[in-house]
Amino acid sequence: MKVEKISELTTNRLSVYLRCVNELLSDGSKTVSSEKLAKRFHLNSAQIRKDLACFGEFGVRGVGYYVEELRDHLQKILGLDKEHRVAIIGAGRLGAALADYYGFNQTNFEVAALFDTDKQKIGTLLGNVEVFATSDFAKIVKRENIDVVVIAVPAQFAQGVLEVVSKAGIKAVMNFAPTPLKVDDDIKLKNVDLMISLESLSYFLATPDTINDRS
Amino acid sequence: MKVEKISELTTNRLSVYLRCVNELLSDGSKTVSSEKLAKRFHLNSAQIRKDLACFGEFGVRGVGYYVEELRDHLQKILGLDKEHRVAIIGAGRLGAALADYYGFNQTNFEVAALFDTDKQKIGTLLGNVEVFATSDFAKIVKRENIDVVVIAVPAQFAQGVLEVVSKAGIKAVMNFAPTPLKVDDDIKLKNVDLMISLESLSYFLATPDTINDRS
DNA sequence: AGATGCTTGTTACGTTTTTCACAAAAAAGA
DNA sequence: TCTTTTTTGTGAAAAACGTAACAAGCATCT
Repeated sequence: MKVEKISELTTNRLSVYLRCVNELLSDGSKTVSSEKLAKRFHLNSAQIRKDLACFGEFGVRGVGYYVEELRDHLQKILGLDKEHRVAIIGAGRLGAALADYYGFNQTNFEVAALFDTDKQKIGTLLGNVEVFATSDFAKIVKRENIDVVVIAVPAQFAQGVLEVVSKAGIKAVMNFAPTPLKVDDDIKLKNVDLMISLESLSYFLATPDTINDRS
Repeated sequence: MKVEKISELTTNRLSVYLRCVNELLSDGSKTVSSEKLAKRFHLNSAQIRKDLACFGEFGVRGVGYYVEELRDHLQKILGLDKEHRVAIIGAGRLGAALADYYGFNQTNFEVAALFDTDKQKIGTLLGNVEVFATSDFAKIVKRENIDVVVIAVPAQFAQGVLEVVSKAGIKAVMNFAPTPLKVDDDIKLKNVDLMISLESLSYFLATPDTINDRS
């Protein structure tokens, strides 16, 4: 087992592995080798082994990995054995869609609050989730034990919102606003930039002589 | 100027540069050096120069880049000088939010059609966009000149939808379904996986001794 | 128990990506 | 005109990442 810095590329793959392992579980497999995993899901077996080895020796030589055990390890590593409570700032269409989004309401994630500055929306329910005033953010975060925040406001407000979020002590932020944000080093900011993805498609259409690699 | 294969990391950065340059333009700057760009937007100046140099010699030594000219070049490279017409498959909350999303209705992108299999939704308008039957996909794609498709259906239907899309001759696809899709090499598939992003935040919270790098 | 087969964990290697460093080129000032 | 200043474009070094290869470990069979 290595004790180096784990790259984000590695942890992203762990999510993928977890998904694959869950699929294997519903098929009823008891064990799986890195080779079988790789074949089935178009991955590289050496990479799977290397990624997993960063966190311990989960496999058994000559056997492979015990699927259920591997699932548990991956969940633990990814922090999915704990509840996460999510707040979404921006109760527009995107915020509403995200509040409703399957992934944001899976077993270990729950959308606990929406925030907006529009007085018309404050106090209403969107799905099952109440919309609060952004000015009450810090208070609600404490009351509702929120630890993950999604920014779904227009680009020009994103930096200001991020500062509110940061001051409330939140350490994990997902940003949908298509703008680069400045943030302290102790906060994890994950940008989901749909414009970049769209423009990447546009580039491909404008330059079709490109070979397709894994997105 | 190099004539090598351009990596996706490079083209993604071009989108970022374009955004930065647009911001400079509204500030009224005429020229900008790679160093100033880098300082202001937390980038690396050598990387900016190298990325741009892949596509020509846009800069002037001793001066920098002419901002307006650079903007035009970037737009051209990214194919943003042409209209793109977008179809979204899946008229659930996510599809609806995307149809309404600013970025998808910017100058050069227009959401031209939504698709769903739910008879209740077919024929209705969502925002300004009509919802069509997925079975009519190929027909509407031709009629509406659609060249970009967004898949916003539940994971278990995504692969099937992708095949319909592929058969209709579409070459650029953005996928929101959290599942790995198989696709021909001549199609550009861009996955936007919110679960991976969320789980990456969860990992960070479970392992706070991590140093934050650029997401 | 010993030999055989399978699969991991890890090292070594190759490739890609980023960063550094500087010659070449343009502009400005003497 | 010549020197100084600025900033590009790019080759070379460094870092990060991915793939291949294999010794070490476990299980099974004889």
